Amino acid sequence: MSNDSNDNLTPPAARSGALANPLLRRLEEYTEISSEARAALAALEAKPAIRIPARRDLVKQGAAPLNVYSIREGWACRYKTLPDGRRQIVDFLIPGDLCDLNIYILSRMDHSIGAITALDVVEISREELESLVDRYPEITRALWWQELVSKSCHREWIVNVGVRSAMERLAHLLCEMFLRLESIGATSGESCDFPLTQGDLADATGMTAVHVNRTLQKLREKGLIALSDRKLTIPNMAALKVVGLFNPDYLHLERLNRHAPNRSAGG
Amino acid sequence: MSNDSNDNLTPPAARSGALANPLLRRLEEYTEISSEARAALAALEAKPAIRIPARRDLVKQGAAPLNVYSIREGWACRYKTLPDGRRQIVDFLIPGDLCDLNIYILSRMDHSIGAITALDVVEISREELESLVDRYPEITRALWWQELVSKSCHREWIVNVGVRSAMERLAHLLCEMFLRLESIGATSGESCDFPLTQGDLADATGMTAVHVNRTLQKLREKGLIALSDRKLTIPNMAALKVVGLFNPDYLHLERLNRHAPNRSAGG
DNA sequence: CGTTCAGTTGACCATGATCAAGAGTGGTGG
DNA sequence: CCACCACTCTTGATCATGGTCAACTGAACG
Repeated sequence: MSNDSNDNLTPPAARSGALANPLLRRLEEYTEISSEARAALAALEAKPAIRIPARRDLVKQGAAPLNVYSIREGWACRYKTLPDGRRQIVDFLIPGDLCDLNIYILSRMDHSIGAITALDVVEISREELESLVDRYPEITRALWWQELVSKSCHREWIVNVGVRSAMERLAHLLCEMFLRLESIGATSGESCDFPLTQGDLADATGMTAVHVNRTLQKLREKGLIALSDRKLTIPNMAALKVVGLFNPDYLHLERLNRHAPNRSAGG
Repeated sequence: MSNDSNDNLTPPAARSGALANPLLRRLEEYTEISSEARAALAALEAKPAIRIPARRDLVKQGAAPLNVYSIREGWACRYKTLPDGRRQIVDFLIPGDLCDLNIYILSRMDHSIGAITALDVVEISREELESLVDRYPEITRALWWQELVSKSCHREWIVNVGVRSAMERLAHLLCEMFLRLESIGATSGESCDFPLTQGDLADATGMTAVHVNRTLQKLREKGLIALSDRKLTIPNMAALKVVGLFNPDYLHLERLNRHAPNRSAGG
């Protein structure tokens, strides 16, 4: 049954139905989850979501982490700021991402988490998480996996800002985000919602917004992307990967590829 | 363990004795380790070390990870290379560091680990590690901690190459390495062994070796560092921190500071 | 309606890259 | 022992990538 509604005010999750429980869905990429554990996770996600307005901080650098948040809908970013105001985004968070297991060990957050769009998040207390982890070793394993994959992404970001040129950086970031969105079913064909401003892209790639603007234009001229009105289209992913020197290994989606239903060809 | 001499070829560990079991020492920064667990870890480290020549790869990108290595002596680095040969170092590894828990989850290494100096490493098989983790939850907790701290370092490196200037980058990196060395007892006063070449520093900071050379000269002129013959001295750490916009929070050494004074039995 | 924010464009400039060459050192083999 | 090589550090000259500053547009919004 196809349940498309035509208004574009409905959140993607409600439209597709694929993201009903993005955290569970994500963890299942990594390991087999028993039905008991699945029920426990479903109970968590059944809690009423908290809505965070766009551009608001969800967690502030320096604060003591109290809760873990599961992002059910919307985009967020991890970022750090220098005393003089310079800002570096170190990661983007999309539905199914968890922030922040640091709660377990760190007394203070060493970075902030900010909402890009409005967010629906589920707050998970330390106790709830501990109870889950104690009872279901497969959940522990899946959380480990997610942490290590996210660490692998951090490494690739170091490479991105460290040695790649401006065009390579942007191409690489666009490839990464598109594949990550695809893995949670948040793309349709060659397109996806893309709420990042040029300023966000600048802070994530270590460039200025002006230069992001000019570089995006070059990518457009080459026919590699279409990006406007918060909508990204990548008509030729293979070509964009070449430009961005993009190798998807670091995303460790291999399990995903095994589990995910086949997509039709095209691109 | 009977290597004793006054020549300066003898590794620091043998000279000071402080690094007899760097892995155990490191994990004890994070959590209380029971005497049984301590004995098990000591047994691991009692295994004969494997010596890796300087500038040799310990683990190669693309390979299936089979073992975890505990670095007992020497410096190594994690790095990634692009197809055209550009190289980015994403982390340095010093005694007490473990590489690589990726063994648990990742089918292929997404980066290489290379020896900077000659290394003494202890190879830990998957089975040995699993047995440790199964029997001693405090070891699991300590490994978690170490992973999350190392992830936090990755984030700071993204900031470093993303928004800091050349001088800030180098100052920051020197601060980080000095504090990490200090935390394992590998400094003496304001000085420490520092085996990185200017080329290594370039690959770690996203600069060229030429520019590293010129920037180091400026740091020397300002009296902030002395660096020659693989020996680093930081006569005024506070000033160097200011130049590098260095805030040590991300290293999460707070437990170290808390435990260090009242460390009783052992030591 | 005025304000704010995102995107765009132009002119100019600085940081750091590139290219090239030489000096000092240590290791190796004839 | 010396000749040779490889590697690291250093310096100079030149140049390009991308930053800075500034102004303008259009859309969203209270």
